[in-house]
Amino acid sequence: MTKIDRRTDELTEALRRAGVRITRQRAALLSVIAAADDHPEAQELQRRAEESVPGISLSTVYRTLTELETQGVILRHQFEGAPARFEHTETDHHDHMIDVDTGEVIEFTDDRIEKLQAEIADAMGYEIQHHRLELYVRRKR
Amino acid sequence: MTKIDRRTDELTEALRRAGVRITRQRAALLSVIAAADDHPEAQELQRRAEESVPGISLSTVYRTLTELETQGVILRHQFEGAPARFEHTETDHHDHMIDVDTGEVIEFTDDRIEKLQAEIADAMGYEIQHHRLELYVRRKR
DNA sequence: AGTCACATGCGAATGATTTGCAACTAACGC
DNA sequence: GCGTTAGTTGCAAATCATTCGCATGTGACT
Repeated sequence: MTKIDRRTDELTEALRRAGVRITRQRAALLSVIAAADDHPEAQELQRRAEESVPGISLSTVYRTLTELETQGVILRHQFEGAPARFEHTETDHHDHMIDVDTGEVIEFTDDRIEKLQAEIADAMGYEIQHHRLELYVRRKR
Repeated sequence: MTKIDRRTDELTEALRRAGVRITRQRAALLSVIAAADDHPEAQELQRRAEESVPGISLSTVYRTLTELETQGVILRHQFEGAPARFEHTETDHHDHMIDVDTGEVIEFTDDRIEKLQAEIADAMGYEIQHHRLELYVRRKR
């Protein structure tokens, strides 16, 4: 069983646990999401899912994405001036760099930053629910 | 001359420099923005501007905000699941904590985080154009 | 196989923001 | 001061991503 199949199963189980039915369109969408190693937007996921389920509607894609997000197995990222982009949660937490010229998304992590954030919030009497760190960058010449 | 008047002048000059006419509605909007010490959204700015120019339209507010943003004298923040919020650029760079319960925006800065971000981007061959760090927080009990 | 609650696809609704356009008006020169 | 004119305004309609209502389908369990 490949890594992608395993991910597909995880997504499927998450939905089943939530009492959600696994329809043809959802099955297709789940494997598309599991296979994605980029950060596709809803329309792009629809396009990819249409390979196995022609005619799958954008509403269904959005409905399923929303459910998956609620179950915590995918993340929805709202980068500047663009439709939301999605990724599965299997990989560890990371932040994003967005190449402003190409739109490419590069992932990165830094424990020092994570720790500093927690300290800052704590010092002001808050606890972090989640955070968002995006670097809008340009390749050095 | 108060601090707010000075800020109003700065905004006005920025527009004039860009060859933009200072109309009644713009003058009103500029002083409203200069006076704001919070992070109002477009509609709220319209409401406040209406005190001096009743009937000022939302389109005008948006058009002016866009121009001010282009001139770099205000910032547009797109926090999660909410209309954009604006603030003048006079204060130094800072990041934001958003209280998820109240919607309140708290500003903070941390040079260590700023420096780390620059290092990370640099190490990957990029230079930061701008960035976005938002902590979605909840008050500790 | 039969039931039925949940899903689907469609089109219409939403909400923030932008835009086209005809009627104004600020800013410049005289 | 006052006309000229290019930039502005308010309005309504357009956009764009996303959500929703509804009539028709269909998984999943008996």
